[in-house]
Amino acid sequence: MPELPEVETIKRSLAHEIVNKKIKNIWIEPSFKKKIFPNTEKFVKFLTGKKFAPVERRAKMLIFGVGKKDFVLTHLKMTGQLVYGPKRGQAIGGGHNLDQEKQPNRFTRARFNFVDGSTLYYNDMRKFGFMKLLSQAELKGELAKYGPEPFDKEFTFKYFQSVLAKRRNQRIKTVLMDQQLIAGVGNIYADEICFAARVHPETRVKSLRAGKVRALFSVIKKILTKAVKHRGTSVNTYVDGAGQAGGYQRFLNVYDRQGEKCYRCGAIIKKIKLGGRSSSFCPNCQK
DNA sequence: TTCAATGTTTAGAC
DNA sequence: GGTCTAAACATTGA
Repeated sequence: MPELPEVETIKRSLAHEIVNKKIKNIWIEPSFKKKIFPNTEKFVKFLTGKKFAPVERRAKMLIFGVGKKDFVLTHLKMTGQLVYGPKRGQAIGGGHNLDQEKQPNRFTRARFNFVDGSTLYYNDMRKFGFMKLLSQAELKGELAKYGPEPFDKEFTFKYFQSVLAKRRNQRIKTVLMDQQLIAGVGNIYADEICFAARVHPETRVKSLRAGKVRALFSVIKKILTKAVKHRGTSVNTYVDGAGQAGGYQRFLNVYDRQGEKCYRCGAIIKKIKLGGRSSSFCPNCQK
């Protein structure tokens, strides 16, 4: 799945394209029906004939408004992709790198066909993602489980300190990725944040010195801001088939760079398993 | 053939 | 209760 910067990028590229588009019909791939809530029949029946309102992002999820009181909440998980294809083979949007030139493709799990002839494709290789039709109250309930967005006013240094105080025995990277504490940081950016702050990802929160806590707080926003600016790491946006790839790849310092030299000190980047996920870091810079 | 992959949840062990 | 690991979901590709 795309992380916060990728989902934000998808939101920005899709939002103005699909607002006010009227849904003519919806197709759901049979094997994906179990990922549609409350169920495919109700989902399709309710949405057919409706128009999309503005699109929002919360954590790594997208929220498509439908009228004033209903919403489609969707998560792309590891391999999801949302692509809007107007006529003539244009494709706008993105997510996991799949066959984006071809829409639909073999990973297309859902299609929203609009009355003007354009289509929104939901593609997901591994089918981990979901789409939920929710009332305002239900949506609020779902979102309540997540911590503040890193760009929210509530995400202050004080808040960050209070988060760490609650997780003193855990490893810092695990805490950074906990969606209940901070919304939107995933595996790539957690690795990059630890590198930028010169913190070993396995460091116990309680043994972080004050300066490191400061450094972490400041690089969280810095890295995510830069990643959003460059349209994320794993998102490709296509217009008329001309690829405008997500641009953050070239700024990655540690993620997926195991065995290569650290740009800062030349040491060899190491990869370990942490919390069931891969974790890359520089053993020399991050102690 | 085996392993790992941008995520999340859950069961079990200690 | 706290924390960690493995497994599950499903699929591809190195």
